[in-house]
Amino acid sequence: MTWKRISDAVIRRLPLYLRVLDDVKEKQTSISSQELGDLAGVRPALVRKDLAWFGEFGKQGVGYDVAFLQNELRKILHLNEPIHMALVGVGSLGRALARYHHRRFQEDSLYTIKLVALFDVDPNLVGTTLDGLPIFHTDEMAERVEEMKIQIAMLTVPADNAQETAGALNDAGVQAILNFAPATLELPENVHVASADVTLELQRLAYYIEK
Amino acid sequence: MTWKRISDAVIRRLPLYLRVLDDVKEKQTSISSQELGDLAGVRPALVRKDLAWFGEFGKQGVGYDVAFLQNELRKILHLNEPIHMALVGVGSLGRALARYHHRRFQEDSLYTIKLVALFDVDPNLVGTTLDGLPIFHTDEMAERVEEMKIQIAMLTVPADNAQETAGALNDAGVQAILNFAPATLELPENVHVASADVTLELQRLAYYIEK
DNA sequence: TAGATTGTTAATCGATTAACAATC
DNA sequence: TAGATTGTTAATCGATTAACAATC
Repeated sequence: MTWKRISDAVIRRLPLYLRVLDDVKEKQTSISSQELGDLAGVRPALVRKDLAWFGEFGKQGVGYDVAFLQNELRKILHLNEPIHMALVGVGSLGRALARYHHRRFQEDSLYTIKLVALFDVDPNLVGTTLDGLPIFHTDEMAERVEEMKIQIAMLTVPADNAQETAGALNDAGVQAILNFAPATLELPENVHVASADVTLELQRLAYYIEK
Repeated sequence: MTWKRISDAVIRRLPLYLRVLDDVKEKQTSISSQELGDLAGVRPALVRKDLAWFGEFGKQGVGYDVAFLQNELRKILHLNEPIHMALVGVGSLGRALARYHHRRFQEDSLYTIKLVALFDVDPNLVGTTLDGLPIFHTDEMAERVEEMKIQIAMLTVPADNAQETAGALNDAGVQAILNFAPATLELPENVHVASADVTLELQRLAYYIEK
């Protein structure tokens, strides 16, 4: 077979499968593509095809071993080792997300995405901490990203500053950005950008409203 | 032509086009599918095809009138009239989102999605207000949704309560839910659910991280 | 008129589904 | 062994792209 890049549609479903496995792991040791699919909202054939991109994880007549598959998926998604994350823009949304992730990381031993630094431009915030996390000035991004081995960032700055800040994150060497600002980011292909744009989602949902 | 439901892939791009139009409307009165596409990150042929589902909005040799197309898109997405929204779960994320939407609605006259009520179960919160928005008990949802004509809701409760609360929202007659809780919701087909699940997005981005 | 750009058709591409031989 | 379920192939479905006649 000639090698093809695995599509984003496939990758998007893996965290969903991971969540299902986590939900069922207390009460069963194995799971069929049928059941996994039901719980994830995906057809069983597609579950098998998705997993088959990465290896042969199941046993005919039995299904998939829950703990084993969970571990394999975690490896595939690089969630078997710590990932260092920054958050840029310590406004009310930024603070809420920082709290959430900080707590999640502490409480869930399988949650390996570790928020290690916050950035802002407000001199009243820079130098202080939030939940024990240091707040640095955005100007220090390049040094801190390298020093703290930050690989991924959540961007929660105002829309007007989003492009500029995203550029700085890219320059600093961050590999992936989850953008909460209502703005489309123009960045080179080597950074992966995901949008968490609430306005876009709400406007889309509005289409389905009747009367 | 026999009628087909317009696909969600198309609907998702409309708010993106709307944003581009808003960005350019100060400096130009018309825009080509080429330019609109460039700014939205979509191929020009697809822009034309998307718009053609709803009518003939352009002029050959000229392009689309910015103000006219903006207005048409707003009508298509039901954003030409107020939409009443509730937020359920007044934790730190809920508060941050409430603030954001409240302010956005006040400052941007074209932003018609109006947050009108908050819900929670905490007796210390129920009966108080946040930014002038009343906080009701979740038990009152059915009455309030009807009385205040609430059509859409943001769900920011803990994962464990998400399914139950979503069910209550559905029973109350809410037509669309934007779910922030890390949980897959099982709801009848008549409610539209969108996921704003940060964990899922981060886990997906982790796949693309190298080393 | 000449140039630009639409709306639409047909071609292509990619993702999902159905079916089934292999095998636990 | 009989039943269940995988991994995989081929068929189907749907979305995107390319091309172009129509026309501003």
